[in-house]
Amino acid sequence: MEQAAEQGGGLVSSTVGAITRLIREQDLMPGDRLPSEATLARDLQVSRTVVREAFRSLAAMRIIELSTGRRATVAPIDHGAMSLIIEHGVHTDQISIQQIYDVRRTIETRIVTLAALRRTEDEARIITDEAAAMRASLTRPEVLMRHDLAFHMALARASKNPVFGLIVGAFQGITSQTWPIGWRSRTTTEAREAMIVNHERIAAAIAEGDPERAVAAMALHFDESVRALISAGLT
Amino acid sequence: MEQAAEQGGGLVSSTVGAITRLIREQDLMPGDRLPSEATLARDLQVSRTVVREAFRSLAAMRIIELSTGRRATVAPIDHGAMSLIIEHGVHTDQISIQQIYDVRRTIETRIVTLAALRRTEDEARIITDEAAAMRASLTRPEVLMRHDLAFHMALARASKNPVFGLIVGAFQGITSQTWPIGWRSRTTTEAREAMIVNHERIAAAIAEGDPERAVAAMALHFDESVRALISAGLT
DNA sequence: ACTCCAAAGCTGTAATACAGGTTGGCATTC
DNA sequence: GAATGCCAACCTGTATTACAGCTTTGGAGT
Repeated sequence: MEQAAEQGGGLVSSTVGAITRLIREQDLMPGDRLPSEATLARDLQVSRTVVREAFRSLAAMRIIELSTGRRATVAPIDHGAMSLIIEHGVHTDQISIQQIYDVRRTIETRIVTLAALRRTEDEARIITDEAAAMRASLTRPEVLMRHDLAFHMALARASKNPVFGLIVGAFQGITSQTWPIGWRSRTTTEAREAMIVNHERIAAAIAEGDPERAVAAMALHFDESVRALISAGLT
Repeated sequence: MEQAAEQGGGLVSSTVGAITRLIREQDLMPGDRLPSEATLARDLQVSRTVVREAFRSLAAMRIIELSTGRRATVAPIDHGAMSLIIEHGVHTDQISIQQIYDVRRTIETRIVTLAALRRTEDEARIITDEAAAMRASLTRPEVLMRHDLAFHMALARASKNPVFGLIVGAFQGITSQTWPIGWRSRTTTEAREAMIVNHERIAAAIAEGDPERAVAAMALHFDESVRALISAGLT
């Protein structure tokens, strides 16, 4: 499928393909070092300029990591690039916030089912702690938001499927930009309390290993969140 | 020289940030043209080299499109970059094929529900046609696979939520690499027939606007597919 | 108005230069 | 022999110049 991408006709595109192939053929794992720019330029018969631009492309997708003076290394999977792609889609009106929430609901409903069944004791504690930290930071929205995001990432991790983490992470960029809107629309103490309670309920269900209750609590959470966003006049 | 709080200290990273900000602030939409490399280099006080590498980064994520002689343009959302990210995760053993299928099942189960409710007549016809095309190409695996992939993309489109299309598309790169394995493991006529029938059942349920039957058919489809991959010895 | 073409503008690639960070090995010391 | 400190080689980040080839633009001619 990267054949299509590297067919662009440019030297850079085909160099990206060559480097990708090199990673696969040599079975390089995250952390392994790639050849230097000069070496690749010589081996592939292109200028260092071309190799550098190819490296930048791969680094943008977090397939490799670059840092000054050091060789490029193969990167661990990371949702940073996906996050930017989603943000771009939203900012150019190709994706709405509601559509993001529809997908999140689908994904996270499945996540809590798996998390309830597979979470370790440690993970259950982390999830519970994040919910508690949310309650403790009711007066500091930025801190509260950070714990909210961390809560959902912890759930994804407990599902034991890294792809869920990737997708949840991909939405965090845009979510962190819209979260304050939802928060400000919760004007009453009750509304804010309800949001916290939903998270605590989810955490409790995960801790008890009860998938049905976890799903039900997550559904309530999304109902409440979407209601908050709509009442703020979002799409 | 602006030191954006964005990424690591590099000039390229902050230039990427500056260009992204420019797209947002000027509210550029897909197809709109960006300033030339030389203009940006002058405005941002960096060399053309830096601007080019920033452009490459954004192009890798399909946030902008580059082509010779022409100005860079803002790009429509596209799953190409995500596809490469997923492939990288699988090739470096950070993601397993089974995990991909778990996520696909979750996503596509939701997709068929929405598709059954929201599909237009045209979309219903396209979906049915792709299923028919699959049956018609039983002896040509490459063609059959193409229609299989197109079938699932058509379902995603009918869900009327572009994010589902993005995710399904993100999996197509790696799917097209593993599909032949599953196909070869279906050695009997019955097994191959069963696979086609599952697709036809899904198409029929969508055409009739019956979400429950569509979900049930999709579940059968995934049960059968995963069984085929496991019998082929895949993780 | 319309067509066609040449000039101007733009991107793709190469080559060179140098500053500053990193690495590995060597010498020194304990 | 092990730990430490230091230096030279290597590597990446950025700037600059040059030129080929493609695209767009604006004007000349009809």
